[in-house]
Amino acid sequence: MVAMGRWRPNAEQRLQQAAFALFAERGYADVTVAEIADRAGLTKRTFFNHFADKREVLFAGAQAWQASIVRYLTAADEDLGPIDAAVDALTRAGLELAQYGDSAHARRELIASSPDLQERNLIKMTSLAVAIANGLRARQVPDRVATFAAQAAVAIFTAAYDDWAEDTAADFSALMQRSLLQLRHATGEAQAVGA
Amino acid sequence: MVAMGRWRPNAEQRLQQAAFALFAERGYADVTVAEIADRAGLTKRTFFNHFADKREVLFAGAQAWQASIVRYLTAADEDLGPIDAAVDALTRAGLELAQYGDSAHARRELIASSPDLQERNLIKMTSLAVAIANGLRARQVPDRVATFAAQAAVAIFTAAYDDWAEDTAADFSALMQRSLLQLRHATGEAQAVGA
DNA sequence: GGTGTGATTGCACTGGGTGCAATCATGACT
DNA sequence: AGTCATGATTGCACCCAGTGCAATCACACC
Repeated sequence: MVAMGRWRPNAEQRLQQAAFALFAERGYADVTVAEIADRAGLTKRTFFNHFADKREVLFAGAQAWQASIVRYLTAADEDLGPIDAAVDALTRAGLELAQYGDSAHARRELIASSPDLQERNLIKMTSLAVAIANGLRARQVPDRVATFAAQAAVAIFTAAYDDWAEDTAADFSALMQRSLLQLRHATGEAQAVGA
Repeated sequence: MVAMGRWRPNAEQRLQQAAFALFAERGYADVTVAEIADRAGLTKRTFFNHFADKREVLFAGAQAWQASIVRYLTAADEDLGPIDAAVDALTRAGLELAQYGDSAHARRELIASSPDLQERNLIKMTSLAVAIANGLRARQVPDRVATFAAQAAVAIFTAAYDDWAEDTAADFSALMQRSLLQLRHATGEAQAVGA
């Protein structure tokens, strides 16, 4: 009674694969939920039993991924400043992600191609930032500082991930560190005045 | 031939007001576009001639607001570092916004009440960050630095605006400066190590 | 074989959003 | 005044996302 699937198992996974394939063929907007369900041997109604809406099928792993990041964060070195801890956690998560190279790349382009998906992606990133901020608060970081550090870290991750997409061979960890430096440069005071 | 409205003028504005009123009465989700159009003395079809979708009616001013910020940015003191320039522009824009106090507050709560609106709001903020980044590049700021400074400035603005919502009497300009300091604190290196 | 459970389905329905052709007020032009 | 071009508005038919509800069905367990 593993609680899943009736005829063929893995209904959810089949729906994801069908959706992914169809989106790749004809683009997100031109594929209907009914078609996705069809290809997976299921019905439209069943699709919505598994996913809250059409967009969500592309963000199925997000929940687990976010949890994994929070775990990395709690495990991070106690001495690290808030942003370094967050960047550390996101670096590990990014390395995990780099394994799935190909599908990650396709997913990336899909999201870029649809405003709907961009919106959904943004809210996922925001949710991630909130989770990281909570993790930082658990490390005694003051409220607002935690919020900013988390948002900054997510911005760094996004930028580094962009870089990595353009050169899959690059060392993701190095890209993260470079982004961190660039961000510090961006938020620093004007050079004329001392700190 | 001012190009607008047929019977009564200001169709767009009337739609906005109708929408705003209905949303305030019964919440965003429980109001249909047809109802909004009805109250404005127009039809559903006409609503969609003016707004791309239901959410957009709440973000009608966003375009102009963003343009205004970019204008402030180009006018900002040449000596200011990227983030200070961006914060300066957003501070002025925030002060403008503070004039509309009441409706701004209502709009704020509406957005907070609906995931759909939050998504839309996020993409508007992102678009704003992109525009600011472009403005910074026009000031000779390197690409990636411009991106980060713009995102940081928007984050600062959002935080300061949150603060201001809780205490309308506060000086927005001061809240912005405080947020900026908090962000610098958040992105700084661990205290043990020198800069 | 009977039964409970959870996944799947069918069906009807609401509401957002679009394409297209028709209509209509208005300003411009003669 | 009458005609005309223009742009806003409208009606209508349509597609699709998403939901509530009741029925069905495969399966595990007894």
